[in-house]
Amino acid sequence: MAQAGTIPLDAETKVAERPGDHEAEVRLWLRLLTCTTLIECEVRSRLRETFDVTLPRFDLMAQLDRAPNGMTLGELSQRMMVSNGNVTGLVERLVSLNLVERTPAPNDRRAMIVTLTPEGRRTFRALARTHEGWIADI
Amino acid sequence: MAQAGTIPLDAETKVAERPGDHEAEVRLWLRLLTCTTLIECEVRSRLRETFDVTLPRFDLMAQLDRAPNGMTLGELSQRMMVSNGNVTGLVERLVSLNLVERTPAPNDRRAMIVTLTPEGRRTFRALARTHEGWIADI
DNA sequence: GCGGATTATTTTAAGCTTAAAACAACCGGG
DNA sequence: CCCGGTTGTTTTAAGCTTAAAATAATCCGC
Repeated sequence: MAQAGTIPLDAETKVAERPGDHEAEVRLWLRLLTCTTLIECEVRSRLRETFDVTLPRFDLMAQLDRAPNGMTLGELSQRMMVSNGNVTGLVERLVSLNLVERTPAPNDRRAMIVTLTPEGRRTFRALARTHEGWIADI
Repeated sequence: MAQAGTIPLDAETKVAERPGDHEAEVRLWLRLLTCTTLIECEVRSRLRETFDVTLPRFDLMAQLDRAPNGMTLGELSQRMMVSNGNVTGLVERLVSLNLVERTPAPNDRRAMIVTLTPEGRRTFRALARTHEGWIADI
């Protein structure tokens, strides 16, 4: 690591200023986080105001819209990057709204396959159309 | 996708393909979101494993650490970009752990000023030191 | 086929989060 | 002064989220 002479590299900075300092990285991260949070807030609020739907439900439907044959709960949880139990609850609520359907997998008695109902697909398509515009805006 | 001919310009794409399409923007957004979520997950899990503290509590203490004279609940809520009620609950839990303190504001009987306790400051400093390294890593 | 490891889902308990309503104290104009 | 509008906080109800434990079914090596 000890590089001498030329361009002031990380190593030098570390030695010269503070041993364990990573201020630039932290600032970058905070900025990224702020950005994302702001956009997410805006989208969440518009979804609620305009369509009375929550962001997680929208996300879940978005995943299903891309999977013509549906997905298992596990796949959903992986793609949405949330816990299994979380998906269980979300799906339950969407089933009760008749937006998605849960059918047992044909070849694995443990697994459940979730699909959009016709109504769910119709609803999601309308949302997605508007949503796309928002993102471009924001 | 599905581009023909020369360089696909935005304007051309819009007119040629679909009027209301903003695929590039949506993809950028999804990517930003994925990135942030992954990092956040990692940080959350390390905070929990290493220090048994949640991310929101860490965030709250980080805000207070930067404010030598403490902040009101409203300021905290603004800076953390979360709802007022949320902060109320977080502060309550941190007070019960003796990490922060809530004192009435001197010139406004409505407001409460939240500050780190000495223990809170000590604890946070230790966390922050390690946290900085993680962020640089990730 | 039996039995242990793995995988898919659900349940549980705790905590986070929000929007909206309810309170309480401040402020300024008449 | 006092009254209406504003601001700071809390409460409420619902929903989201997680980690961990509990179930249940599959897979695989013997």
